[in-house]
Amino acid sequence: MCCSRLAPKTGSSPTSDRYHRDTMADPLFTISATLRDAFASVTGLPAVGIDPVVRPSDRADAQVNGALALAKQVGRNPREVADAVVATGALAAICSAVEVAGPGFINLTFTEAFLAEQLAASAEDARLGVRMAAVTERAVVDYSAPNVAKEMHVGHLRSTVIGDSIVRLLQFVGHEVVRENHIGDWGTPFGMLIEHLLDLGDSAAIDMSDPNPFYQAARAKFDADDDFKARARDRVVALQSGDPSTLAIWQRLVDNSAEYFDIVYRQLGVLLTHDDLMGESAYHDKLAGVVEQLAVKGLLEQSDGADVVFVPGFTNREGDPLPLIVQKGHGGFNYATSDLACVIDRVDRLGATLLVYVVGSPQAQHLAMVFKVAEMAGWLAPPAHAVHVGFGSVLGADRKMYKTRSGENVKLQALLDEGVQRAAAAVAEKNPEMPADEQAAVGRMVGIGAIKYADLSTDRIKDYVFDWDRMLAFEGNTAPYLQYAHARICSIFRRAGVERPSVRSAPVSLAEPQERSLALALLQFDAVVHDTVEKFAPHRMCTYLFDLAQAFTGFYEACPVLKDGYETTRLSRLALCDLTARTLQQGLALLGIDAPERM
RNA sequence: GCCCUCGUAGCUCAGGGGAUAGAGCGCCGGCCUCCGGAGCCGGAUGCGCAGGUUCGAAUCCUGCCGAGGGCGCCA
Repeated sequence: MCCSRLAPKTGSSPTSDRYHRDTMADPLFTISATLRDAFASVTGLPAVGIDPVVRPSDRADAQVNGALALAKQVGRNPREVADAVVATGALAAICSAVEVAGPGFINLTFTEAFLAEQLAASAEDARLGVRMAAVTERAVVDYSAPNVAKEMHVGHLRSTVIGDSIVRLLQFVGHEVVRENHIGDWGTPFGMLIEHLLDLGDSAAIDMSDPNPFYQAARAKFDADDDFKARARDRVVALQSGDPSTLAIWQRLVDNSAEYFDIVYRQLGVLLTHDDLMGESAYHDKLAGVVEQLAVKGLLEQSDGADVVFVPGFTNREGDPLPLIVQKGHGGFNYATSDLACVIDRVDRLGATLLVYVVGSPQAQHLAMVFKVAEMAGWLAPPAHAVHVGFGSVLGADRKMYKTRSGENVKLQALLDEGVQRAAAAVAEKNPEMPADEQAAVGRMVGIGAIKYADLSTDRIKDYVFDWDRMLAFEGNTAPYLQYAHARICSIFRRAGVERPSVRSAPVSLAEPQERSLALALLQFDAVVHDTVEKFAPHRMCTYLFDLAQAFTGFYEACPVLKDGYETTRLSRLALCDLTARTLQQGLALLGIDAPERM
């Protein structure tokens, strides 16, 4: 289901034609290609299709597990195959130790020179050694999707934050990305919203700090007042038939909401802007065509008065074939029709090869049906393909949907404000000498970062429990911990009075085990970025950054950088510090999180 | 009823078919005149249950148990 066209399994099974080879990369990736050839020559199997299964190891710098499976294939002893691969000498130049262990594992220890060379290449590279994807996708990412005239609440958080990170990751490895914010700006509610706006007068507008009262007032009138209800219904007809004055009022509502969305997006620090809005209204005049084309293609059937497409493999609660309804019994279209029009638009107009839907897991079946129908109709055909990036819910401490005490949706702005406020207090306590304006700026980075990181750092498919104390802690797998690690490294350079770029060509020594561990962690960044993109799994980046920060702590504990008596290792260790800070900063940036230089 | 997802340490979570399942928080016991403790070292407790595939399963398959979600005219 994951997008295998994006990238191979990074680090382990390279298909060399898929990557530009002009930058250095993860050593595990580099040696995979060499080992694949060595296994091919030893076993006589074709190199294509051989996976040497190179993995990080707690017994060495890396371990190669491929001999066990491949020996089985050719009916030989795994240890013998492993020995033969070692005997080819393919790894002699870059390994100080290569030993066969257990049933046929090959344990590798890289030479210090090889690791230092790889590190130097990363240090000199603005991309920190991260390869570009060789197959460039034109990716359309659909995320956030708030509704006009309604507030953004905690229910919009995950789609917006996960989608933003996926956009940044795709862009970083070279894909062309189109952001699509599919806002709810059309449909029957707009009759009452427009009438309510008219009732309020010419200068009326939605309160951008709290749109809900507007919607609720319109709703209340609609429910209580038959005259208003009739006006609202007439207004829907006028809107759908394109009445200019009605459209003008509708446009005011949309523009007003767009301003509100922009405020929230700026507060949240995501890339979405007004230009990314692509609401349901944009597809309004294409919906009849969608149904017509389905009819022409012979896919359309009648069921209980509605026009539907029966989708193979889907059944309802009676075990009967499950239809996707594209035109309701009384003629209206629904979201399935709109979603199909979207697919056509994204493939035809935008030239999308990859359609990413960052939408909650409950819609998995709906999207699977839409994708299937789009394929059946020929609208979604290779190379174009669609991926549902689903996610679980945000839960409260009671493990139920996160709500206020009175059971209402938590407003996104209020949530962000509270995070910033709590973080600012923590920063003020930790660094009381910092000027107030800087405390405020850092508080924003830390508070917003903490909220985003809490959302991104666990497997997106699972629900997670929203917990201020845990996400804002300076210990554990949190944004503040990583930001603090970054700030501390920056502080080393301030103290040393050294410009960071000046250490980027320094030779690196890896004599201490903690230096080696840190070096190995730094060199994994390339593989982790690709793994994260391939799986649409930001939590993998989070796990890596936390591991990296831990590796740095071990290094920092054991390896004095600026202390007297360590002058000869100073430059080398500063180089490790710099590369660590840059990797933390870049990794956090790919998650949409800022890394302050002091906090 | 059918379908989907999830079930790993007391808690929150990692774990790409490979060797002895990891981390953080919490707990217990030590250590450091520490470049801003993001401290350091040691210890205890675990893959929901039962089968199967495999040389090898937390990982793949089947069944069961438990939690959440979905299942024709809301989006």
